[in-house]
Amino acid sequence: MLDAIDQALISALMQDSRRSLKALAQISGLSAPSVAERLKRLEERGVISAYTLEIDPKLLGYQLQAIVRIRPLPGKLQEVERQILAIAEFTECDKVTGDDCFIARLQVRSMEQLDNLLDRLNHFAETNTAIIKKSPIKRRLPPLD
Amino acid sequence: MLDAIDQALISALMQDSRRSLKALAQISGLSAPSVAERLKRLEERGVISAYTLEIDPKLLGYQLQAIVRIRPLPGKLQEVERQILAIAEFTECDKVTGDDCFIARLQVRSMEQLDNLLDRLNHFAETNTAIIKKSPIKRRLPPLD
DNA sequence: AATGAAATTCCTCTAGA
DNA sequence: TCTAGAGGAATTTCATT
Repeated sequence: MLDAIDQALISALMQDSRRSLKALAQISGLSAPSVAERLKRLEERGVISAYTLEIDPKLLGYQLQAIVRIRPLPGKLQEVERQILAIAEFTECDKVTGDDCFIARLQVRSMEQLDNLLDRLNHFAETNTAIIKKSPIKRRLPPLD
Repeated sequence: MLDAIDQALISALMQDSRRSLKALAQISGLSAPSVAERLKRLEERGVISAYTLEIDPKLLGYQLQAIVRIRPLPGKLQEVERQILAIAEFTECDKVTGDDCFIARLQVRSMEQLDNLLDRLNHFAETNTAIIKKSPIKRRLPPLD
């Protein structure tokens, strides 16, 4: 899928996406122009879909994170999806198989705000909320080979 | 929490973390040196915790994503957490309140692999797996104001 | 595909206000 | 926080292997 060099590049950029081509060249043992080409290809293929940031929600004032399972009331599936998208505090959402149609992650400043947001959804769906106490794995790559 | 300029910087870097100080200066209306200082402060405060990548799992060969709720058998909580950390295909994991102790995201190449991994966990825990069909929200910032 | 060197452009940092 | 300038890098091109 990915050769050893692509893997090295991706791992290195995953740790710090601002590394220069030169630095990446040293890490991967290639020359800088070769690294540039490989990155371009990885971007074009869509393997690298974005260079982005990791932000600490707590330091933005979002003291509370939760995972909400959402089961729309009959006929309300579309409406529920619209609502989720419209509520900016939902920072991730997956549509899944099973009884729950959506599983979403939510960041809020307080219990009160959590309650408010869920009330809005509860017009169209049943929800089941689990407060996040800790995140043992924040975000990591699966094996690249 | 964050003034308008910090917000602009974070939004801009969230979209493309490789933007130069100069480009960020134009976006934010500040000079490049000022941007450099603000970024340094945001990094030091921990607001920006990493510059990283967004990768498409499908293009790495991970055709299947799932969310697994994990309820350790009595006395097995530690063991379960160890197992989750040790299984590299778990790319996110949260420890939560409620009956499920952990909610984790998993990337695998096939149903067979999914089955294998879950079997390993089922020695120590009950699991409930939802296959991801679509991800309406991949990852976004909550409101910054 | 990858390399090395050259050319160019661009960026970062310091200093002074 | 800004401007300005120095100095240093980084990226890109191109000819070659």
